[in-house]
Amino acid sequence: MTKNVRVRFAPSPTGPLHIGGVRTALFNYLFAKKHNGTFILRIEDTDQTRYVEGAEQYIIDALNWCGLEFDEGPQIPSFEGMTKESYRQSERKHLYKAYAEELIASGNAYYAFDTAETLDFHRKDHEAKGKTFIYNWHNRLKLSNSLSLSAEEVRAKLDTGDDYVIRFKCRDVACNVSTLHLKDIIRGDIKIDTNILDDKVLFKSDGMPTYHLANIVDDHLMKISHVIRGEEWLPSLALHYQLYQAFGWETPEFAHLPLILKPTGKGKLSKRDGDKLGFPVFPLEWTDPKTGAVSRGYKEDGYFPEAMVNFLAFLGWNPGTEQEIFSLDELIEAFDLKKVHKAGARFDPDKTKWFNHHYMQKQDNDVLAELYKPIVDEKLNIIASETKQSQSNNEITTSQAPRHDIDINYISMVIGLIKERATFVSDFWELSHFFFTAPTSYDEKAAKKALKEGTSELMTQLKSIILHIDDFTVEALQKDIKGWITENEIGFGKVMMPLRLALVGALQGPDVFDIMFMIGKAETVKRIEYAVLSL
RNA sequence: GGCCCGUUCGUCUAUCGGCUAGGACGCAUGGUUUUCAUCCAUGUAAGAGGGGUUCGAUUCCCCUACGGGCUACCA
Repeated sequence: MTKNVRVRFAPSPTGPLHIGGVRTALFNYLFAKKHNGTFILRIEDTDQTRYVEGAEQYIIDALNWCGLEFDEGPQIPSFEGMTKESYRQSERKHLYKAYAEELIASGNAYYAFDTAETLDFHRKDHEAKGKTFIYNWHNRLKLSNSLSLSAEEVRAKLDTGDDYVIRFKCRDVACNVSTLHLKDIIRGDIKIDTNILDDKVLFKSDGMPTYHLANIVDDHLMKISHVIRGEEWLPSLALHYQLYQAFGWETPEFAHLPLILKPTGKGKLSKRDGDKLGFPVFPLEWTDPKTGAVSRGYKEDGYFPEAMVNFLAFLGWNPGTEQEIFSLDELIEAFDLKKVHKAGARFDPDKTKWFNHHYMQKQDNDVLAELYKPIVDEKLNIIASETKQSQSNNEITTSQAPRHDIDINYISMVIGLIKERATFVSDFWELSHFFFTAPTSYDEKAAKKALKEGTSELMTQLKSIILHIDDFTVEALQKDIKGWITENEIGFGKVMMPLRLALVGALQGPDVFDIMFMIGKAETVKRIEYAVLSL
């Protein structure tokens, strides 16, 4: 690539960024980094009516959480003559009018005075007749604009302050080339008949540019080399291309990314699907400033950003090899726009879980322990208060109060024993509660399976064996207990199953010897005693 | 309705005209784990349909069907 690569992610702050947007940002980021280029964040807030408080900060927070650091943006201007504000289109408002007027001067745009009601009437009228109303060469002169009106009339309207918009004068039938050949890196050649294109509004009556104008002007001013955006923009490509031509500017290269589709049913993934289908569609939790409604986020649901980036990267792209696990750096290395798939990709929540399980295994136990500690504390507090209550009610008490000597290292060790079974940090408690608190009840089915004639005698004998083990290590426990079982020809199942039941409350969990070692001798003995009494 | 884009296992996808169509998720079965899970192994399952071009089409072209997007003074 000979050009200096500069790409932008240009979201509109109309709400939280959803994962489709994050994917677009990711591909821009990967492409930029792959080519030693610049990744820019530009806020496209030209529609003041749809502006949502906090959305811009959310976008920035989401990108940061994913590790997609931008080189230029509202908080870090480093391009020639740019300020913090320059990356926000509302703050560049003053710029666009002159460009729109330049187009009028060159005959590529015109003032239009048609009211919203008039246009609405035409649209409905056409629709009723089964036709589509298109504002372009075939009816321009019948509508109210600076092409149909005399110069005096136009002047008068402008002087009296009538509302007006500026429309692009699309190529018309008079033009000898009516078919536009456009290039897309992912899709190849696209042919468009300019005769059915409409004269899009470039400049709105509220003094703001539309997306189309602002986008082209900013991409040019910011020297954007590649426009990588969602497929929903493909129909606008012809317009944008013509705008570059009208200005006489160099056209950047375009790549239109396939859309992300709903896991089931029809259509593209939308912001409301998350609540409906039970998985997050947003990277971070979002609270709607108006309604107060909270939407789940990947972060809060326990996903690791590495997992999220990894599965997003594989939505519509793959390296062409059989490797599926990629760090951000590896993605940068492997990324290639030409390998992006053309068809929309259905989002698969199951596969995202698989990725998270994978990244869970790679996490450091100490880091996970910090995340798990608050959950453990909370659970133990709840249990403590319940125990207290049942004691005051004179009900049967549990074998003992929860451990209070747990520290972060203990939690870290517990995690080491259980994390291979976990997909999320939130799975930990279900998998490890018996490391922190004694079982208060025993699983019925498991008890039936584990308890046989003579079990309580065996458990009592086992208790005295355990009491005699001074060196309370996994190795010593194994040696003495297994030795005792073998010597007396008792049978492992007869001992190990009830022992597990006593320690865990069910027939599940990691190795029994690991559990005994972790909870310690006194606690092990207590749980056996309690089980002998209650079973 | 019009315009544009697309179409390989249920899902994400590989295949740059030579295929016994490969991998992953999911699912099923077996093994390991004297528990449960993990893990491992095996299996399951696909070129939308019809025409061309070609010695040969999943791959190239056309048509149809289906899917998706756009069709605002929203982005």
